[in-house]
Amino acid sequence: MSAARATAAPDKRRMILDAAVRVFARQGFHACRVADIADEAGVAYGLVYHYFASKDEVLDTLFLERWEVMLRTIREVDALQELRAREKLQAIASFIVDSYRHDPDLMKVIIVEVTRAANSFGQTHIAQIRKAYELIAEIVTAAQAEGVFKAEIDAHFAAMAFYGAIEQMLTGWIFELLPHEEEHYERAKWLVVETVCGGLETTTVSNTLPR
Amino acid sequence: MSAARATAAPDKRRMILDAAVRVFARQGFHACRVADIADEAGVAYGLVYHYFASKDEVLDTLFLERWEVMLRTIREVDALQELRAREKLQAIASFIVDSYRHDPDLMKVIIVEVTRAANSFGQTHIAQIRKAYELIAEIVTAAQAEGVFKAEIDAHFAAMAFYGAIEQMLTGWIFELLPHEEEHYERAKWLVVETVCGGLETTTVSNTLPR
Amino acid sequence: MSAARATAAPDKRRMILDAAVRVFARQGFHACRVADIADEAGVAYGLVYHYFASKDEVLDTLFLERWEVMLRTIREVDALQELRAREKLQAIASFIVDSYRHDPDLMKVIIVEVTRAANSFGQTHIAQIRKAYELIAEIVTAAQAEGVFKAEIDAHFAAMAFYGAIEQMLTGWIFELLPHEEEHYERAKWLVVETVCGGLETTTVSNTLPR
Amino acid sequence: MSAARATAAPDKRRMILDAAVRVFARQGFHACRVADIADEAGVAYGLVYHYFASKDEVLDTLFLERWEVMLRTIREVDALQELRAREKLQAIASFIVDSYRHDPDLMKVIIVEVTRAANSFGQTHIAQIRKAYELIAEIVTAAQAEGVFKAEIDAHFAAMAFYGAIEQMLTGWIFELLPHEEEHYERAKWLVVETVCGGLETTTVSNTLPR
DNA sequence: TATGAATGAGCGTTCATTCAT
DNA sequence: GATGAATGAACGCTCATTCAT
Repeated sequence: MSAARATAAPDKRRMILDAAVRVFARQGFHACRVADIADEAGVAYGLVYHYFASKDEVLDTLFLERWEVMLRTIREVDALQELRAREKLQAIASFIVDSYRHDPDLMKVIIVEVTRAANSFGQTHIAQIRKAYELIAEIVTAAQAEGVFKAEIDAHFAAMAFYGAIEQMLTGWIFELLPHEEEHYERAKWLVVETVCGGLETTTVSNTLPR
Repeated sequence: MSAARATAAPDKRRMILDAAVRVFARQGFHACRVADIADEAGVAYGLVYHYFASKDEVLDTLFLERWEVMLRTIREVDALQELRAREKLQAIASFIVDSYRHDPDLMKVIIVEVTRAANSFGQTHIAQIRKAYELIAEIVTAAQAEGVFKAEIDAHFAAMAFYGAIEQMLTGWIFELLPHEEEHYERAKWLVVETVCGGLETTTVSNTLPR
Repeated sequence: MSAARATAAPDKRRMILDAAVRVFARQGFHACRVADIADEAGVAYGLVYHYFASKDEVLDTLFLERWEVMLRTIREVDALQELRAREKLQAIASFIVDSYRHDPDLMKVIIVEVTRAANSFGQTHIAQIRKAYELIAEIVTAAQAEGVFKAEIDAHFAAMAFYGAIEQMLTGWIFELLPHEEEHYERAKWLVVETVCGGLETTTVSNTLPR
Repeated sequence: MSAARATAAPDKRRMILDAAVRVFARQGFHACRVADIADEAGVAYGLVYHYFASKDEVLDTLFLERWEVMLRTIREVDALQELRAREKLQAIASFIVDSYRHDPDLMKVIIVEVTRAANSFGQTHIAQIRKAYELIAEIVTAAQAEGVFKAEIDAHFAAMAFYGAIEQMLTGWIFELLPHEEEHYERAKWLVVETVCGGLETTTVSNTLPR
């Protein structure tokens, strides 16, 4: 997602996807026209339909591309056996916040148009979205089995609370409800984990505040 | 929201609003047509435009009506001086979860179509939405001043995390990702507060598990 | 189809259908735009879609309206027991030719866009079209049973030949391949029956030439 | 039309034309895309435009190729002085039916998409089409001059009736309204001539039923 | 000759909104 | 207040055609 965008070859398909991110973020999926995407990408109208079957498919592609990275990352983090539960959640929070920091438009689009769109796209990609929640829930379950997290808190609810806290943070930035200077991103990562894990853990094991 | 609906007179304006909730929840704001609302309400097409200037205004009205209740409730809770911070947050979480339990369609519409619509409606009502976050943040700030909540956690971020955790719970129900039998609602209220406050508090003061 | 078009009331639905006949006849179904129909009818674009679900449905309606009259007429003719087979076929040929004479555009549309359109509309209305052929075939079959028509000619093939001869006559007029002064219409009716029945009948029973 | 297709070299132009026949027959000229033709032919999209100036030209070519054969055949038949009128018409009917039997798709395309397309293609090729009718009419006229056919039947109308009867037979096969086992083709040829000529002739000179 | 990416005009359809009754 | 016919701008999608390679 991040690498090699400076290539000389003008991959028109990629250009369309990147343009779509900007346009969707700026105007919203419903409010923008396919012509806006084409214009933003600097390509002819019809080329969008050469590469994608529909406007929907453009958004689908963006979501699936990115969500795949998300799931892979969570799985990789979960596989690191040397990490404690809190550290795993820390890594996940960190990845999500950094994703936003790196490409706020893309994350805005995914959250606003897919993850939280209970009708339309949310329903379409519900299976993928669910996977992420379940991977997080598994981390919680494992920690509960080890006695590190309180057993009486349902893992699925805990996973939702954790993910919801992070996503709301991003939403705060998206809506300009929270300040987004560089320093806040790092604090936000710490805060979410400190807050949520603090409530989940059986013993108080606070992190040290960053910076 | 609940009062005075038992009147004999068929308040057509009310019927339209109630129908709109159902239609927006079922199909989504963008996907439904004004005709769908009229049909659902059992009134003539044009009557919608007699009472509301536009389709947007129908949603605006629903949001503002409900959000007003939300803000009033938070203010009332905050005014109860005998309550500790955790209890105040508990009361707010309880109110939001009960709102969903009482009228899931309405909450779905408000969350999915307004609160999270970063473009269009979200922008329009951003000021109202912000008020809720700020009222919650004030509770956190006060608790920090008293030394009950950790001072190093930014109150605004904490408020977002708290609200986000609750909203994600509702989203879980809306998406059918979480079970919604009666018992879960009470556990969810407790869980959110236990989790988030657990991380915010300086001393561990756990609630007793409900039921 | 013929009566009461001079009514004062401007039945917009009827106006659209009548306009569509003219436009379809002039430009062809595929080549014309919905806007052309609306313009020709002097109504707003959207009104076409108020009354009809699609451009297709406009043509469907025209065909079904007219074909219904056709089938009814054939049935009525067939029910007249005092008529001999030749006279029944004469009456049917007469009706079809008069239909063209009365509203050439409508018949052109039905023949060119439906009756002879093996793909698209022809397939859609094949059942209706088949009925007409079968009703004619029944007349032939009955005549064969009576010994008036040759038994060795398959009734269905005979019916097709009869109908085909008439339709080709209309096609000749449509394409401007045949002269269409008033007198020719009457001669054409006679000719088709004389020709086809002449070949079908066991005994030569020629009609007298009209005019 | 049939000759020299066994060449080893894959004449791409020919492949495109043959593929077009299949695609036009299956989907109809308007409903198919140029891409469908290229796919069916197994050649690259752009190659269609290398050999033909437009989609229209592909159909034009198919029609003209085939119609040329038709006209030549009719002329040849007409030139055979030893044949009587009925035998000439018999030969023509036979040729048309055999054409359908040999390549139903091609005949379907020519009849449905050109011969009967009163607007667009019909208009373009009207002159060619007219020639066929006139050649047939000449046979009738000659027979009338000899006193074999009734003089009071206009030759042009008779030609249309004759041709229409045959074409409707093909239409019956195309629409699956008539059975098309092998035996029916021969009977159909006989039937059309028996029927139409039977009505045209001054004396009853019936053929013997085939098979 | 052969390929298929690129172009963009065109059209069917939708639907919020208006308005006469 | 209440009705639903009437309006027309807007937009997604199609697809014939062009063109660089």
